[in-house]
Amino acid sequence: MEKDTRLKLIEAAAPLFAQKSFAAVSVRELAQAAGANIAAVSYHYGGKEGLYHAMLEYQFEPIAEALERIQTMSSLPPAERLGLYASLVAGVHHRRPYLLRLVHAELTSPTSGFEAVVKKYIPQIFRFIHQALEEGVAAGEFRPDLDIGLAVISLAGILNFYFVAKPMARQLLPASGLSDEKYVSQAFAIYLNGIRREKP
Amino acid sequence: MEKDTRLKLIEAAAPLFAQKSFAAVSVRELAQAAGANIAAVSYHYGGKEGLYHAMLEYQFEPIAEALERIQTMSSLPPAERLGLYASLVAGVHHRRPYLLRLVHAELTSPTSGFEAVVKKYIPQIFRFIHQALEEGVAAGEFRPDLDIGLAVISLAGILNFYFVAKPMARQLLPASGLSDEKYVSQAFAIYLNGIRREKP
DNA sequence: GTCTATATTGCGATAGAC
DNA sequence: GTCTATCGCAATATAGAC
Repeated sequence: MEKDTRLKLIEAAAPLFAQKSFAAVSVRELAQAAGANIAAVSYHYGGKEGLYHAMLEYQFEPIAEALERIQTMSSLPPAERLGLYASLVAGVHHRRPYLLRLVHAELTSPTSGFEAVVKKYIPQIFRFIHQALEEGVAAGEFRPDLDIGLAVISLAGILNFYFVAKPMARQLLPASGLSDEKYVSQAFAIYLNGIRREKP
Repeated sequence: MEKDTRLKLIEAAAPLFAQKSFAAVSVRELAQAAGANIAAVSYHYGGKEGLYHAMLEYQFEPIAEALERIQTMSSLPPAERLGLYASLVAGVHHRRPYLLRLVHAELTSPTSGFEAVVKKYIPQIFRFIHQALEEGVAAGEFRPDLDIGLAVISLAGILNFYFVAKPMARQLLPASGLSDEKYVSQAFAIYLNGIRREKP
């Protein structure tokens, strides 16, 4: 019945680290949540930090997969490539409900995990969006005066912030009004509409 | 030469808590950064948590002021009221460079400061944007199919995320390309353009 | 591979002198 | 109001039995 303590630790660690920050979670807490012994963390991952890094890598798995698939899609029109990113955000949050909060926590309060893990993936995503925007501007599809670097951040912000603000949003909106798919599709529509070159 | 230990503590606490999270900062560290004694934290604020709350309140000061000024402006056209929020975000970040990161940290990993401080201010800002959007839709200025609650989150996201992502952005963009004002003005333009009712 | 027991360090908070 | 010294506790990590 001893499933896989390594995996159980990683899976128990994600919600704890995501909701309480790295420093606020104790090894005792992690072990207990995983149904494991305190010493198991050191044995399997060499300590709290090692478990944290391994958990982060696990969270990024779907992103890494998506990025590989996505490389082959540079022939798609720019707007569709941006749409691909939008559905990636929604899809990833479904498969890894804690990833976005973990990444945001690393952005606001970087730990060693930022250098070790997060920094590997973000630039790839950045470049993917950047390139799509560049081509869209060159093709006359998006506004020619667009600052592309800043526009990348805008897209990431409008899509991601919702998943971080969700707990707060639940208190501000009727429960019915919160659908991930609905949010992402409307936010992406606003953004795309906003960067489009106006019809003469 | 003993300025004001209370204030020195609050000002030293802001960057530490913002960059390392509440749990990761020690009282010893706080006192040292403020040039004060360890015991001063307990003496003036009753402990680390008390100092944290007081610091949060201090950070929200410009927001509280702005919200009062803003109440009198419900006669402005909706798009201008949204613009007011955009310049509020930019202005506040200039006066209180750590506020947005602190709020984001409270959103991703709430501490007692969330209930005690953050929760007082966010709903007021939410309502302000919500109302402007509502009126803009009613006036036929914004898209009639807009989900207003979700659109509030989109505006907050597109404007705020940049200030959280800045450290990462500095590594991805040429240093020259990072101007707060430029970001906020472009992001707001994208958003406003995106929610506008299309010309027939 | 998993456990208990423990070594060691650093924490937050305060008593009491000044 | 500020200091030093210290208490009591919880933290991470590991040694060694099983």
